[in-house]
Amino acid sequence: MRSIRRHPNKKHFISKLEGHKLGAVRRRGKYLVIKLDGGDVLVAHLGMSGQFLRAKGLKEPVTKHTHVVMTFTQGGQLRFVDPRTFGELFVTSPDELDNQVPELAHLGFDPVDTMMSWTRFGELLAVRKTKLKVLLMDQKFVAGIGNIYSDEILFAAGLRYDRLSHSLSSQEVRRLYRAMVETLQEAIKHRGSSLADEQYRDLFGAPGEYQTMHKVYDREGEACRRCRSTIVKVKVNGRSSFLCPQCQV
DNA sequence: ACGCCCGCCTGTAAGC
DNA sequence: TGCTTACAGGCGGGCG
Repeated sequence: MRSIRRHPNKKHFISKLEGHKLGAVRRRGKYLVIKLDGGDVLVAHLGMSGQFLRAKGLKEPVTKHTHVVMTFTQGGQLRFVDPRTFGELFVTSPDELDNQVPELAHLGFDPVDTMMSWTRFGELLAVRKTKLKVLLMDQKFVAGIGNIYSDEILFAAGLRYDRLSHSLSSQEVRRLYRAMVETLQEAIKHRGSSLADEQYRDLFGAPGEYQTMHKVYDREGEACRRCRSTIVKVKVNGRSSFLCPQCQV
């Protein structure tokens, strides 16, 4: 039961959850935080392959890799399915979440729900002196951006993954900030990106649609939608990255 | 103190 | 056909 690894055992996790009502759902970076009546919160991270799926009835077959099943008194179930087990669920108090869980406590600003002036953003970029892609994926710098959207953001900004954060002109800083906010908003609007294996699915099992709008990610060898150059794939810190060598400088 | 690589898992697809 | 290898949305630990 790797998905509840922050609890001493299964019974402990269940005892914190059972009998409680799920309340407001919020997102913090890549974490979901669900209020429980009684004051605790249920925290979830989907990792690489995690899915929250709704089951209408108890008779729906429980598929392989279903790690947690929550059955509601009013009917139906919420199931946590995760083949690769990199995801996790745990119950904690809001105070511990803010102070004792470093991954949450140290999250950077969230470009989707926090406005920041681009001059402030430029200051933050200048002090870090690191490659842009690495920085965008650093949850302590900015929360919620991973491998797909860092590539899409950098394309939208017209910047290469290996540009150093302290080398940007003020115009480039503005372009990057804008690209970050707009790319994430568009991706959310189109319900995220499901790759070929469609492991990312929403609560009702439907895949996202933003993958059809990707400009670079998973488009190696295809024509750039802007300039018709060939999209290139490179390795950055062991992760695949995609870019248009013409549009990104 | 940092940047980078590896391992954690399972499933699938490509390569030989 | 079948075995082996590479790779996939993330992220923490440990190495040099």
